Amino acid sequence: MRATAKQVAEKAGVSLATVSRVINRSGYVEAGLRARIETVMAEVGYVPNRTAKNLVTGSTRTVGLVITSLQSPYFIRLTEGIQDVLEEKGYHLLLCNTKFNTKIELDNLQLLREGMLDGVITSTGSQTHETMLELVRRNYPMVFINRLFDELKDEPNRAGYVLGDLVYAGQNVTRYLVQQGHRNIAALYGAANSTANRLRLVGMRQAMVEQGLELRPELLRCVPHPPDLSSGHGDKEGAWAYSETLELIQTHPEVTAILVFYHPMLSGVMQALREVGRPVPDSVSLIGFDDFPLAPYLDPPLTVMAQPVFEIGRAAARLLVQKIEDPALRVTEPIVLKPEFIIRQSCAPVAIKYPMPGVHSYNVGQNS
Amino acid sequence: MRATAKQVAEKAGVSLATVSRVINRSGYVEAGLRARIETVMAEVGYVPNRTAKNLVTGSTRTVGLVITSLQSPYFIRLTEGIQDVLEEKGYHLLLCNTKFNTKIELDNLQLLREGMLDGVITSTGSQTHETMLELVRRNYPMVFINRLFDELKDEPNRAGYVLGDLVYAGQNVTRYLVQQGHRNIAALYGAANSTANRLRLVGMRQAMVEQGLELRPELLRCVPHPPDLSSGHGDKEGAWAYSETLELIQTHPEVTAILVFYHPMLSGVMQALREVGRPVPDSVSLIGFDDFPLAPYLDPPLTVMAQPVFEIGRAAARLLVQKIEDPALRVTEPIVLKPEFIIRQSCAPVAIKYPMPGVHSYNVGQNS
DNA sequence: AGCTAATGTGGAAGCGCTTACATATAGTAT
DNA sequence: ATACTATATGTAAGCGCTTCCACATTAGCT
Repeated sequence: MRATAKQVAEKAGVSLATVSRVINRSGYVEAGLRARIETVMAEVGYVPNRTAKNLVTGSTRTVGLVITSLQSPYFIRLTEGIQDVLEEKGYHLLLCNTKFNTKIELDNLQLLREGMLDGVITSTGSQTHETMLELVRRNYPMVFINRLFDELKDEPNRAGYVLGDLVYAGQNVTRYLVQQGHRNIAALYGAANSTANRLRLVGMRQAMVEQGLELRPELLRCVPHPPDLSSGHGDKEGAWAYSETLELIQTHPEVTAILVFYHPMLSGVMQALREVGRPVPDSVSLIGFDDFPLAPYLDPPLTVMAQPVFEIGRAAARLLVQKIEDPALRVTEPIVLKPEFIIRQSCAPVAIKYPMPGVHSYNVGQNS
Repeated sequence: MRATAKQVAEKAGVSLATVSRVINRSGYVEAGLRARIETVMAEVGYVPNRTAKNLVTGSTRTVGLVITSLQSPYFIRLTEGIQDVLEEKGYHLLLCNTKFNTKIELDNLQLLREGMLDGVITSTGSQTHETMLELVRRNYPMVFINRLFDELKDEPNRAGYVLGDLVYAGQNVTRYLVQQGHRNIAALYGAANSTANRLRLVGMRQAMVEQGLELRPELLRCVPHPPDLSSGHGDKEGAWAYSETLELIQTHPEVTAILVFYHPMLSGVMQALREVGRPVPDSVSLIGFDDFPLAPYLDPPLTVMAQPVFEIGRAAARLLVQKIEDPALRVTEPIVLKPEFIIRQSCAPVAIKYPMPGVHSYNVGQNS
């Protein structure tokens, strides 16, 4: 039924090689012949078989993108940025949404080895697995977003690394809060030991220390993922953040500010705060990470630390394509992009009129 | 460098066929031999080449998903639903985001013909193109979401169709508004002649007619897409809805309710309303389509007509996989799923205290 | 013992392309 | 005229697998 290049060749009375040349516009083909072959192709409705081409060329012009969720504007904009350059370069995108399931992540990385993917961009905070390191060591085209490997510190490797300036982000946001009198600042995040969260915490600590204050570890919550997150019904990530926030705010009512590193937790945090009667921003200040179109229309309009996610995606894709097309490419420095702090109305100076029991540091007011 | 099955066969002193059997766990292989071969595979770090397998089996276990934007919870949840079943069935997802560019849509459909995709799920409101019809007629495995082809009415075809009950959606939402005294109801949508929007409009009209009222066509705005939407910087879709809303509300101040069919327009609509001093819901009621986690935390909490998007995605993926695995599958009826109307606080009865100039019908209050 | 069925292995033919390499003709500078 | 290069086409060798078929061998019957 489906015509092959061989059949086209026969029908046009030429060799298979010539047909291949007109398909790929490569090599020399006399104009008249080309026209004849194209006519035959149109007649029989010929469409070249990509899987055959993939096999012989050893390339699929497809790259994988590994993320942990679709419910975050971060991943959405990232994907858009990546697609923006992939499209221009003629690559396709295979999307892998791990939902924090390492097995799924590893399975998709495997596609790189299997030759089904020309390269992979990874943006997960998963625990480092030997498989990943091995792929990096073998110089498969890979770029990692907001992730560095301590394990590879001393081995120069050819993977690409693109990051937002996470320390800066954690630091600035914390400074802002401290200047407003906040002392008991909580942070909620998803992946326990991810590079991203570790660096943000580093930034937070720096900001506290420079004011002679201390970061309270018990207010830093890495919320464990529910086992059934994978099935994806409803707002699981929000629900899970909800109970954690409830617990946090009840055991630590002195908290006056919450940083939400992982966007999908936001709905749960807001729900919990609403239920326990801690209005934002009057009673507790809230800062989100990564901007999104409706942020100005939330109640209250959300203050966010926005990474230049679209640009991060573009940079990552450009780097990956470079690595794919020139495997000998030298080691590249990590690309670091500065975030932008967008102040709206979800933060307020600590209000003396809402004194909380058990407050640790009550040094209210503008200092510094 | 990379070991092939042939090399494994040689090193293990067996035939290529036997190696293939252990890779695929097919046919008979004596336990001892299998163990030996597996050892060799582990030693040389053998990984089967998928592109070769794809070529000979004529399948890639990859399906395409064609959508128009990632900025809508509709597409996000849809994708999650699709992935939910694809993952279980062992298929991969190639994501194509057309950003309303028909060329991109067609290019990706082409991958089906080229054998790179086993099937495609399409959820775009693009104008029907001959290429799509042809693919359907040739019985490539395809399922369409919220889309029917008038052109194919009389030709039974094997494509799958999954829809939300769009007439019902338009109707119920309009009834609700009419009961609250609204007469001048506007609707904003993206794709001009999409099945989805046409059906929603049908529902709206029915609801009006049954109350002896009329739908005002000049209030039904299909917002033309800006040419540079593709580059994707910032909130383009919102910006574009913003100017349209501004124009609408200024030329038709009598409008007291707006239906926003396409979620990415929401931010622009809210911005415009805020700027012209028409508070929601006191001055104008707003209804969104498709729910999302932060909808209850918008200002005001958004009333939405929510399609069961996750389930739509699951149904579509199940159907597609069926069609892929049994190409002889009979024609199936379109699958229609009922939406759910979630009332929050973005709608209010028409307030007499905000009389507008040029109001057409001023029959305020609960009727019916 | 004799027969069939189940089990186990290898040979070899492709899947539908790309791409050296070989060959031939025409154009052009020496 | 000669040598060289650019243009034009064909031949054939794979890419790395799966799978049909043939051929053994063993097990399970009567």
